[in-house]
Amino acid sequence: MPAFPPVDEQLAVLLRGAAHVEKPDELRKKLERGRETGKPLRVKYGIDPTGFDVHLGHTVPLRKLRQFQDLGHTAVLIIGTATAQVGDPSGRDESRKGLTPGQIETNAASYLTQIAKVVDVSRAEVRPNGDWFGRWGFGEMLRLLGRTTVQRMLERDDFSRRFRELHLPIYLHECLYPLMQGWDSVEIHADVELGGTEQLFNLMVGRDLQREEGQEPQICLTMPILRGTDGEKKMGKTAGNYIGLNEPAKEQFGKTMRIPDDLMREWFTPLSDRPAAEVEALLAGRPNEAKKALGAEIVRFYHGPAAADEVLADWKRQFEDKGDPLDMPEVVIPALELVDGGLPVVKLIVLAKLAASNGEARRKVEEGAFNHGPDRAKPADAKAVVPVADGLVVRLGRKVARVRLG
RNA sequence: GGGUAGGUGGCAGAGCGGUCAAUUGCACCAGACUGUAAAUCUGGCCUCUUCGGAGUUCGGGGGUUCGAAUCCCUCCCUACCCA
Repeated sequence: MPAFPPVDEQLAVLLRGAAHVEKPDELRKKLERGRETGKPLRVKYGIDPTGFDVHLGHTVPLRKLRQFQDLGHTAVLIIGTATAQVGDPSGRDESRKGLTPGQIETNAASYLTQIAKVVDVSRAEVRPNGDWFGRWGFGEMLRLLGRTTVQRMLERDDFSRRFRELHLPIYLHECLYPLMQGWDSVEIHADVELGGTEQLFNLMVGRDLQREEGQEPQICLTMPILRGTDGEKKMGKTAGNYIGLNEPAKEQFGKTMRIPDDLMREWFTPLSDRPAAEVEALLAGRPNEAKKALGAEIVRFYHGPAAADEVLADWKRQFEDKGDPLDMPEVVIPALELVDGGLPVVKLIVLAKLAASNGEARRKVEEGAFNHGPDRAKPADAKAVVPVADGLVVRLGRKVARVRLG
């Protein structure tokens, strides 16, 4: 029988960083009972396999789920193989496209390996909700639909915005989503469901359905939504402002260094394992140093300590000492392209993939954005010819590449 | 089913027969200043170009015209109002 820590200790951990708890008293009761009976709480977190990249925003509830696990509770990961065909409307002004079963399957596998970086998947229950919804017929679906009303759906902020203000379409199948998510809780007998703040409506539907089915309603525990690297919109694929768990260490670090200063406080608490006092000290100091600390911590978590050291050293070399990075991308240029051992700048830039078109390359040269070689020589004009040797370093703005002759 | 307003570059949103590759804002890229932050200023932001131009763009298709994003027909899509 696993021994759970005292309830107050557990609550201290579990409620830290939470945005909202529905209902805290019931959570306490469940924890107390768990401690008496030795039965772990079943903590649900659902993710729809809609794309390939799990990002830091997802890790906020995922880390919370991990905390539950570390306290001895059971993580139940719902893979929304059925719900992904509907598309979650939560917090969105636009409808989501549903996915085909094929896409969903490939995505789901990829998601699990990514999630495994945060949650102990080997100890978690993984439940594709297609397991139950896939067996449903029209009758079951009708019963589920009959459990709510149009009016209640329209109470949601996102729907009422679309309905009253934006006059954007609300598709009927979108109304099905919260019901399905709620039904998942019934299927797995969830004690707690985690989600972002925009999930509250969906989580509450779970409570209602469980109650109607004679189950004890789940606790809804919402976590703050992380804003993306732009400091404006919530982190996500659509906004292109995310840091993915699968991204290379250097990318993760670089993106963290580029976030607006104002965002740091918001990022530190949910993303860092440092004690609160340490975080405060960092935030009070030089912003640049705080960012480096956070970036390094993120890299350490997803790529290990060695990668973190390397990235920090590389950063120092490249930006503080104005050198070139160690792991420059290499581009192979066929030696046949060379004329008298050189190439017109514009052509060189395009071949090195530093610009998408000749026109863009020409403009960047005229703006003085391009230089090459150890002395960072700049071409006189867009028609200049650059002598190209194997190993030549070419730079355009933030982009750097090493040329290999092939 | 009836009516109305729409569908323009990544988004928002002008244009409504030639001077439109299409005003403007945001986003994005680059330069200056910096901490690859913010703010600010500057340049750029469909493709090719011998820099004179050339070629493809304004929901899809067809048509009128010397000439269309702009007019007509048709199809597809959306919102709103009425039933």
